[in-house]
Amino acid sequence: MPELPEVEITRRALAEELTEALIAQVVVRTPKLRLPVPPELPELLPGRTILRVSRRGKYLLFSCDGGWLVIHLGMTGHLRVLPAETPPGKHDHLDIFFEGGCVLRFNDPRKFGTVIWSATDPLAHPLLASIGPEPLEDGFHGGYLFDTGRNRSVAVKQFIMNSMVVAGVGNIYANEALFRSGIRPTRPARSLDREECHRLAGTIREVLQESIDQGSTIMDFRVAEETLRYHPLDFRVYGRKGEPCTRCGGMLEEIRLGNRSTVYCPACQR
DNA sequence: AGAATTACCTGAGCGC
DNA sequence: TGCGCTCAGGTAATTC
Repeated sequence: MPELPEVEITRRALAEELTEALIAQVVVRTPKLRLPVPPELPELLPGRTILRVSRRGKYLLFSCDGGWLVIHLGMTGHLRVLPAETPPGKHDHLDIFFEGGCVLRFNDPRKFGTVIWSATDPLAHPLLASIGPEPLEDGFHGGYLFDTGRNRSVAVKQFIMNSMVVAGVGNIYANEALFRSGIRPTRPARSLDREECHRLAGTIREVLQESIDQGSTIMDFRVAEETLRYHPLDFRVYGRKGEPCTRCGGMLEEIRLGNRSTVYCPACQR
């Protein structure tokens, strides 16, 4: 479940480890992920240097001289920098070896991850071009949510999980942000007034930033990543169906919205 | 255009 | 112990 905070923690670690690294060799072990891995990667990448590691939503962008490697971790993807001699294991789909003896290894049991090569600006790539504003940047605010939500009958939870509305808000953080906002997940997006949109934009930023901050305090990247993955900041609703609400003590309920687990407090969220 | 549905995939957890 | 079932969920593609 790499959510945005986990991807951001990964980005920071990889930026430290790989900036200026010269690619020596690429091994594609699994050519067919959910979308096909570009078969020409082993010819394209060697000889290029990683100049910058950035992020757009949950996509990681590895800026190389002359192109961009773009990786999405899907549900279960990991990226690890390991000694080059580390033998590959199960679900290790892609290796990028560097001069100097390390390898960037992509592992993804469910194969929901995506690997893209873009010779031109990746933000214009079809898979990234229509992604909405970054939730932690200035373009995302209550006024934007309000304007975008006009005429939208879809449930507000599905609305904020739509990557064209805002980038990288997954199921967990959608649940948490709506709880903190006191807004019921089933409300049609267009039923929210300006004040509610302002509150919601604020709690989305807040839950994402808190999680990133928590991960950042852990110096060891692997521990940070696993903490976010398995022992994330104590969620107040996600995974707590039937437990007492931390605010009013009432029982949390679970419903399904767009086939996603949705937990909320019927008393506090209206 | 917006909304709803399907497809992709494997490990975990469950009942039997 | 192991079989078969369901669930988990990001997002692209497809359908309505």
